[in-house]
Amino acid sequence: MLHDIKKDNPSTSLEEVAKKAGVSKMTASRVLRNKTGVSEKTRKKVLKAVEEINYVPNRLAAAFGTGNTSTLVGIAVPTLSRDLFSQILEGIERRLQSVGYQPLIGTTNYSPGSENDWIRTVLSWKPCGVMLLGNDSSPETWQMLQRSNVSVVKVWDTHDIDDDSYSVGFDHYKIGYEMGSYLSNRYNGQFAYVGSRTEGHFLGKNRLRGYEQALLDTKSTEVKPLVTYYLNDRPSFYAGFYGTEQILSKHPDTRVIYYLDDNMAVGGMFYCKSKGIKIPGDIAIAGFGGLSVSSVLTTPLTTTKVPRLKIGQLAAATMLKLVTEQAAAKHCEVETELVKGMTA
Amino acid sequence: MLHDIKKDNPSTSLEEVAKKAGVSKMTASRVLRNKTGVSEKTRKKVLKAVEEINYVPNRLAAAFGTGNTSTLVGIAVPTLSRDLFSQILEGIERRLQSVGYQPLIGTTNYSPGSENDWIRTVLSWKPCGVMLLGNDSSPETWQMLQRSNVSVVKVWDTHDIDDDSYSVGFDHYKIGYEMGSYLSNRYNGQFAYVGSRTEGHFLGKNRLRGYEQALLDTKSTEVKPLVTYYLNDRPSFYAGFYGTEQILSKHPDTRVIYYLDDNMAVGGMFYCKSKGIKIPGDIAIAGFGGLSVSSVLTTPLTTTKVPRLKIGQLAAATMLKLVTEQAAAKHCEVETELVKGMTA
DNA sequence: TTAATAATAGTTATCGGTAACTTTTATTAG
DNA sequence: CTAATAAAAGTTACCGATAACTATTATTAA
Repeated sequence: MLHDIKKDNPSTSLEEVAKKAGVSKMTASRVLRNKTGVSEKTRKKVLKAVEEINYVPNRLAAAFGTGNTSTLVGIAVPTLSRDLFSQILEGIERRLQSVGYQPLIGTTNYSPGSENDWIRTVLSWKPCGVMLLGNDSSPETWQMLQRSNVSVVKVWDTHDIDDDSYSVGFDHYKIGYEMGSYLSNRYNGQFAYVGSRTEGHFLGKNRLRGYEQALLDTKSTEVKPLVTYYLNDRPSFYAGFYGTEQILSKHPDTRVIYYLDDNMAVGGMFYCKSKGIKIPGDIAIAGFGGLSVSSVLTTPLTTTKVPRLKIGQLAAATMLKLVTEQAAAKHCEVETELVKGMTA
Repeated sequence: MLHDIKKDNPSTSLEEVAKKAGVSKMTASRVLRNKTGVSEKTRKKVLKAVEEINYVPNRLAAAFGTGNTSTLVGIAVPTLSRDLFSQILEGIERRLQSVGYQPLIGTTNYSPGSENDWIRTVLSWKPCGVMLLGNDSSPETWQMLQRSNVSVVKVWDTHDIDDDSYSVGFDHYKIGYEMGSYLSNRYNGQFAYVGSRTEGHFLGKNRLRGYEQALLDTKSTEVKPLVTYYLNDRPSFYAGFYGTEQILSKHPDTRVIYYLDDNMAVGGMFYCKSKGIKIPGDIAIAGFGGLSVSSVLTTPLTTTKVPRLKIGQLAAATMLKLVTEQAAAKHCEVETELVKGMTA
């Protein structure tokens, strides 16, 4: 016999609800979507039927049937296990979930190739929008997104963003420059940067560039050209610890170290403490992010505080505006704060 | 005119691929799914057509059309911004993504109500499976999952798991008991626990219970009954800092503190340092998790190290086995390690 | 009371894939 | 060279919801 694609499907359908309630499928559909044109009596009947047979709507069918206008939102993120991103994600997720949108999260490992693959996959689920965290998407990724005409929001770095895309975050170059100026106004001698590189990708590139430029722009003649050290590893406390050891072995005269993020900076602080190096007397240290650890250190960390949850919420808000065809700001910048701690 | 549901749909379809290649839709479908019964010549033609019109398959349609056998996997997680979970998630995510499955992540905020709501939503996307992180799902949630006959894997605590569900993780009660025994063998006097409570939900309940039981079971008569302090806040460095201040103000004779997790323990360490309290001379401190911060502390933290990434990978592996109808172990326990640091 | 109008409810076609079946073409055996 | 068989390709129905239209019933106006 023909047509028995799935006979053991126990799931309920609108059809059954309608039958049970003695109305048409369409009427049941209207009730469930709170559409007008249904009498109170009918509405009650339908809701009762829904209750009775434990109806679970099929969003797959709904999204597909209406020309693929789903409530799925693709979110590409470098990694889930980095505070910087996970809290942005949390903000996005909460906001989307609260209005019934469903995030489809994919990790890219900071690799354009992986990002590309994932975007291709996620587009096949016909999301209404895609959010890109931690920038640096390849031209192919971008082209693919353009063709698919889903809404795209870039989240994190707003430096050098092309004007044809929406973005939420702040200018990392500026943050790096700001910290560079602050540090070069207070210290002289050898400046260093300890960062991290994964899969050939330099994390926080724009902050480093800003920092470097600030050192070049300084009036002080006693600031020596920047030295850098990159770990081939994820940013972590340990990476900061080890990276500090490395940079100091190569450049023992290092006077100031700027780190990729707070966790690495704290790792550096621990290294210095373990070696009896005074902070900031011998070495000044600055981080980035305003991560939670910095709030309880006995020596408060000098860093740039970033409102991560807020970035997430704003990004989600922008996305929601786009998919509901409301006007949204092209570029949304959040305030950051240079926290003058006791380490630099 | 009738039937113009979506005329401005620019997306490509198999139909177009087929037309372009001069074959039937079905043949094109077979090529794209690597099915047998297609000649090499035809396969090339189809792939060329796919390339030419930049075909993006519609997974929505595919999943829906085949009786809702999707490759979506729902994942309920208390929060994204806690190291403990985010690294498990990372493990799950990577594994699923690598075989073309798509995680649908939802946060529950440790609230059974939110979890319930989210499960209802996610089920409407007809996932092939659902993973529950951080246990404590309500009976309603469980019932809903049962009815939907998706595969379910519980991840995190395997203590007291009913035998009708799959689980991956370890026994938190046992971990608490183990730490309690270790500590009560080494210290006497006032034992304390500093934890956290969100939305009326006590985090890490089973570890506390195990810890408490170990103290009751100790041979020492000099161990005083446990005192506890809970913050109405997420676990964090700051929560540990503040919680320590609180417990010490109420119980100045506290000799040992066990914390909900390492971050809180480190917060506690910083508090003690800031007050000149010697660790472990005046107060002994133990954490849980083996979080990254503990690896760089000048005073290594006594804690229980948990292979989070591995838990995630195993959980994903279990799920993949279930949905492909292979045999999977009902309960999968990972090894944990009590790290004897210098804080207790 | 009847005609005009508004509010409800019902019908039909459709989205884009795929399972199951049928038909055509190629290959091998006798 | 034909018959039996295997491989390749094509047909059709269907999944479950909804947009757009039509039909019915209730309400109001004249």
